[in-house]
Amino acid sequence: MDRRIKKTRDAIFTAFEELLAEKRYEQITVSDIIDRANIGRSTFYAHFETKDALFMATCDELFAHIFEPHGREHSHDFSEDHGLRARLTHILYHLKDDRDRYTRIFSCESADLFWSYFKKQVAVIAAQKKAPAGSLPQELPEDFYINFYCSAFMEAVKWWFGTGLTATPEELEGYFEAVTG
Amino acid sequence: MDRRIKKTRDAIFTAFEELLAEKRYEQITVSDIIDRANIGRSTFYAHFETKDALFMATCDELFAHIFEPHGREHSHDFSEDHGLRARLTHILYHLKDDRDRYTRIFSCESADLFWSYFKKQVAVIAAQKKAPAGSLPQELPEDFYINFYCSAFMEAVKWWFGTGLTATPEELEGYFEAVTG
DNA sequence: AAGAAACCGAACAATTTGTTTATAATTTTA
DNA sequence: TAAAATTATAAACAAATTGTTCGGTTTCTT
Repeated sequence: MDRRIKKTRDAIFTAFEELLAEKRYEQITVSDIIDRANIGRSTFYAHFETKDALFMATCDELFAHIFEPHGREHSHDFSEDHGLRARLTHILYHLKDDRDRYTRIFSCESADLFWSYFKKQVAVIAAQKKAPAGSLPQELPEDFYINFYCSAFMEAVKWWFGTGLTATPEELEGYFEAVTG
Repeated sequence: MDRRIKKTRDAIFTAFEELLAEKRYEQITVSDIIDRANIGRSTFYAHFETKDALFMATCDELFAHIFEPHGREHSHDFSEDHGLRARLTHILYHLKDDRDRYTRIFSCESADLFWSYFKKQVAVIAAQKKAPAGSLPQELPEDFYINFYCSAFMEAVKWWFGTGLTATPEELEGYFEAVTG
């Protein structure tokens, strides 16, 4: 890739992410971004159609690796849940490792798009999840339970970021398991 | 109240709600609203500081009655939870009663904004909720549990609307209780 | 070195926002 | 009913922002 392109894109992403840490998404203007990135206005529009497109590209970059199966989780396990749990754990560690970046995105005004993308991915991962037999007082519609399970995970993660990631990934997983059984 | 004021406010609300059914919130401009409502620009700003303020007022109107304590729930009960459960039940019945109207609200393009308002109100109602003693395998941070509880309720309601309110309020409450204990 | 690709920045029209003005219509009150 | 107060109005306005265009410059590739 042409170095000029990478240089410009990096400058835009960096400026944008810095601004996301300072202002709400709607309050950030294209002029803010190009001033911070120190590039020309037309250059910005040569790279991104709109500010929304930049936001989506930022998310795509951010999520590039977090949902990829990783290491041991690949191994086929007799327990269906074990692979799922391992992948969720992997996600938690990944979030912790890239903490600052994720915190910035999680606090931006349009974080809802991020959460909704995130949840969709979690739903794919957890698509096979079944309600633990016998532990619940009644039968539940399957899609009800899966949605509940994914949402509980998402809310746990949201809560985690809300507290500034004070708990460890293991502790958070403990909380999550406590409420989902 | 001065009839002119009510007339103007109604015109603004109606126009805004119509527009919400057509466009995303962000795409709606003040000019759109005043054109549709057939009022002067300065009149709009005499009533609402910003578009955001109008949105909040609209939510307050749309959800005016659903969150009000109602009937029996007022009675002081020895069990703290009983009042809360009764209020949540009341909400479900209210949703079912005004089914068409709420379906419209929750299927518009800016439904997320309404869901988020809804959840905030539920959080206020459930602010005192404590984790059922002994039923969970470990201690949880209190705000973690409250958020989990509210989110589970919200997701149950969303799921309910997703299925076109096929289940009865009692059934839905059964599902909700099955997962929250 | 030459051509291609990317960048620049300045200018531009078009929207949108929120304020201000002076005037007209409506409601309240005395 | 008449005067006073309140509300609505259109039009004009500055300021901010968006997205495009264009001629000229720098940087990369071959």
